[in-house]
Amino acid sequence: MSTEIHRSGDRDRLEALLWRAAPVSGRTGARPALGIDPIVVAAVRLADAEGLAALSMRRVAGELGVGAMTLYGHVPGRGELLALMLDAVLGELHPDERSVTSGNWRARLDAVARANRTFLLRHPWAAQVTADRPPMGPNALRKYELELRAVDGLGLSEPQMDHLVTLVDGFIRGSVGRGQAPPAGALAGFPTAARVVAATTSVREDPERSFEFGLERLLDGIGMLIVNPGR
Amino acid sequence: MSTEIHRSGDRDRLEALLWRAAPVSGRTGARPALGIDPIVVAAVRLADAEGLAALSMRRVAGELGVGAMTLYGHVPGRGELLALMLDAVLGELHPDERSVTSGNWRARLDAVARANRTFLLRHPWAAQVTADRPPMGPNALRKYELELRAVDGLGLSEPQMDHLVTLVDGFIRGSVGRGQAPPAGALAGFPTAARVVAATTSVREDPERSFEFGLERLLDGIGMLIVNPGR
DNA sequence: GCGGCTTCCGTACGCTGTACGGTCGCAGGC
DNA sequence: GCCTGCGACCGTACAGCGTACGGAAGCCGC
Repeated sequence: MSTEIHRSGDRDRLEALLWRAAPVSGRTGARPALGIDPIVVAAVRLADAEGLAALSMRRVAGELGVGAMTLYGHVPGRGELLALMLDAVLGELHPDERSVTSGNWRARLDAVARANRTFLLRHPWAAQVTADRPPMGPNALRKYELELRAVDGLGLSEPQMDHLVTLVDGFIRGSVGRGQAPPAGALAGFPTAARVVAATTSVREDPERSFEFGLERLLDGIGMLIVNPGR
Repeated sequence: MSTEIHRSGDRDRLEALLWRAAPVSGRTGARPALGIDPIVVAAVRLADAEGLAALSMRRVAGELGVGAMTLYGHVPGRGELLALMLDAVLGELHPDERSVTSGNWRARLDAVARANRTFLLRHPWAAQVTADRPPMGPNALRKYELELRAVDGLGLSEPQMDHLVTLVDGFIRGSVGRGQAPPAGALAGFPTAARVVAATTSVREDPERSFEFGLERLLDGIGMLIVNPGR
């Protein structure tokens, strides 16, 4: 089901599709009744609603009222479609550029973190696709650019800026979808865990609170760097 | 390929398998030539070597010199096998309990973070399995217990302790497998990204350095909490 | 009108997880 | 020692997957 990119020519084709490069355009033959964008939109809708496991080429084609193999005339394969879907939804991030470039650094990074979190909560499949490290498209690059601007002008070196953006993104990816309650019966022999579980289940430990806690700690630590950038 | 747990009875069966509960044991009939442990060991070896996508029931059975359907006499299905594999490899973590319970808090959390990182680098598939939130087995619970002890006795509340462990684990999960170089050609219109890419490609931005940077910031931020636990 | 290119897609192949039911070997009762 | 029955093993089969291949059909330039 993963279906990575294998053939090297498909990589170039994916790059061209990501940037919506116009085809060679020796205009002749039947003109297409379908384009990349409707395919990607339908696929994103399906993945949002039912998850990546339900996203089969046949299902996507069915949603479009088209034969399964028709998709392969527009997209090299499933792996490339996933990469296109990822870049498409990444375009939703930071719709207002000023929210991540105005205010002090802490407000900016706070906005970056929250935007990425709601993004991953809306499109949980995006995390799985990112894990395959698809090539960056225009929207991924735009996101990288904007998040770098959020940490620009603070007296940090360029590698520090990159690390900081990577750090915040990584924290978000790690923070979504965490925490399952252990079976309260089997806590014998785990005294500290038993104590913590007993104390937290009464307080309704929710991932939201855990995220807020982690973000606070992270921004505090980043603040110590910004005050003294000498590593 | 994901193959989650569907039937509710399988959940109970998985729980029993995780804790290696002895079967009902009305001893009669042929005694098994195969057990859960060899299956899990073979599956882990296969996943380590070729990734989760190559882990099919038929492949695992083949490695054991056994028919494919034989596995279903020991394990309810693929999803449950993944959960068993995860708990099995989690047993590798913190082999020396003192490494995460001795020294000052920073050394302890440093040890926790590095152990989890090398663990995820050795078993990249574990991150994917964790994303499905399988039930915690004995080794997952042991890991939770030990990591809680690393932040015990610091004057923190129990929810704070839980959040801290979740934060470090999440940071690790987010930090492994990050960073792909953008196609250097298409950086027009992204001045900050262009500047950073130009500065970092010459320094060979490696994920190792990014991890060290993030861990330092994270521990700094946690230190501020420990100095003043009043939230 | 026609030749050729392009798009659409039916069929097919090898793979997947797993439901079903048959076969067989071992253990307990007599 | 034999019979009975249970449990382990697993061959077959089915639905569904990604996608290679090649035919059918539509549209363009001439």
